[in-house]
Amino acid sequence: MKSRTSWADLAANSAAENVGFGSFSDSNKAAGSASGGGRSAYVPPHLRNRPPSADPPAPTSAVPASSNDRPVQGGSRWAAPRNDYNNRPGYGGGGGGRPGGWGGRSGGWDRGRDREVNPFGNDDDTEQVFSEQENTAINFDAYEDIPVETSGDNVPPPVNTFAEIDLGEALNLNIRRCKYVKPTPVQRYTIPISLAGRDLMACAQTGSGKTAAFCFPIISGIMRGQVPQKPLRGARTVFPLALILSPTRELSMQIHEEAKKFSYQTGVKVVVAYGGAPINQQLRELERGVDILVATPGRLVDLLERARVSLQMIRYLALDEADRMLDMGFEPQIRKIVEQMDMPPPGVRQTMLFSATFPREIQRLASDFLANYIFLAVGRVGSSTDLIVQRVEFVQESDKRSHLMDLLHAQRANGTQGKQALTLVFVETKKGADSLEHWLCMNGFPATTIHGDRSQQEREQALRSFKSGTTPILVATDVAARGLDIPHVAHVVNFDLPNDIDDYVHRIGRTGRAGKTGLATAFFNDNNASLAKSLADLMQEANQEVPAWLTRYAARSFGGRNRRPGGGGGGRFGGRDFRRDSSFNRGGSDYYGGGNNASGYGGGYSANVASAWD
DNA sequence: AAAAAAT
Repeated sequence: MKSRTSWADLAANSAAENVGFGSFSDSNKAAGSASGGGRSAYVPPHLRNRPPSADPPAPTSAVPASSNDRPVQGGSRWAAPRNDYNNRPGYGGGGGGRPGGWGGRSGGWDRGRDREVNPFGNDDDTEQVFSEQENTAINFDAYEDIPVETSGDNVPPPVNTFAEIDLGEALNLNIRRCKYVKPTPVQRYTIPISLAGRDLMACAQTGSGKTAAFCFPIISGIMRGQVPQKPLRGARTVFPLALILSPTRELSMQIHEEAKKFSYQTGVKVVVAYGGAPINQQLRELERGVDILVATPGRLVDLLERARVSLQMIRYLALDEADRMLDMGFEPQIRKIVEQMDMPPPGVRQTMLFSATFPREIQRLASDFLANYIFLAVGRVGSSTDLIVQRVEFVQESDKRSHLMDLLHAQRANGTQGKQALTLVFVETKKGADSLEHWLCMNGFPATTIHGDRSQQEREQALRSFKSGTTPILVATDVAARGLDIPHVAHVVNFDLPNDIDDYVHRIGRTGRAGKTGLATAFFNDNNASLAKSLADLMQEANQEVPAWLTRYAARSFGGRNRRPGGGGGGRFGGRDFRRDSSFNRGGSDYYGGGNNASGYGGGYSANVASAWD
């Protein structure tokens, strides 16, 4: 491998072909385009495991809008789960005693279903818009030998295929439409754990099917579960059965979109609620019925205080980016929602926490929300390890703009396939974001910006404009650091480095997704001294070239909070159950029954791979 | 010290 890879090389590689690195090289070749040479055995995901027959026609035309009342047609798989569903009290029968929800008003549920938009479009035969395609066509082969660690009491064994699990036909069909041929590691472990009713704390890479990992069992569980009698409340109070919380509005939107795909024609209703958008529309959506509520904390508290939502019937609680949700800024709100409203306690509800990074102190906080939980750590596919080339350059504050300009010029000169590669530039402050965006535009680089001082409309417009390539440069604060799945981000620039190494990991994880290569460039100067040690360590573990000057910085500096205590054993990024650390063990080494590697490792356990999580 | 999240 070349010791130094130019931007031009990387951009070309990223767009045209996936370059294999390290242990993923075979898989990456497989992930390349189906038409590429030297890929004899490759079958595109959507063509693999095709059912021999009875493949349903495109949903747009095939399914009668109100088929839930009709007999199954010609052995179609569509209606089977629907019938199942209808047999349950409260569903489809028009009774159910849920005045605020889908079962309450006669025909209300059917009406909603009539209007259910096909979230897949006409994707079965026609070529997809590239963003959709890239978004969903995960390189499953790259997940083969990912190390997995579990601990906790009686960990259910993982499954190897979706077929092994009875998720229901309607959900299985959506899984196929998503081109998910086989479960990713996080799904292989999470789904049986969740179906067994167990609480879960999971470290898993975003973009590796994490959303699906908690959505599938929730949707399946709601479909098969009994509907309890609706409690008496204000007529307009709704009672979701599942709650999914995330730290940013855009991430909630994204989860909502995904969850809608998975629940298409299952009868399970997904609603999203977040701030900055008109609440009336969200209230109307809620009134039409909600099984799964995806929300940001502030808006949810508002809804709870207005008594428009009750958490009394919650059976499933999922926190995405759970470490962020429990950090100083969010923890009080989360505690209020989870502990001080009417949500059933741990052990009654089922709780699943997902994050890519999971510092031990946050794990400790999080255990308040869990009952006898299983800890799961899944090694990442790419990001932060092999698929992202990380560079650190020493740049004084005053030189940052011209330095960025150099990078962007090089990138433009190497424009790929007529479409400019997307560059995501992270800055520290909202003001700095506006100022840099303006400067870039003045200098001929179409840019936009996303941060918390912009209106929600502006934020969403900025994201759309970036995704579509209209403004191929997005200047962002940390609002965009976590969870967002933006295809074709070829380059992440840390114009200002974050103060926390976990934030760095999440930021660079916006590129190098789904088996693609990516580049991450960081501007480092004296202001970032506290990050030097953890950054150097991270880069070293990821087989990146660490500049000698950074090593010298690292040797000098205190890491502050970026230095994890006991950082020697088992990898740095919380990819380890804190219960296995004796200092956190409350009374006896087997208090939690922890310490088993019940399921073993999926492949060779390599400190390199296991040490970094998205 | 900053960002995010309700109005």
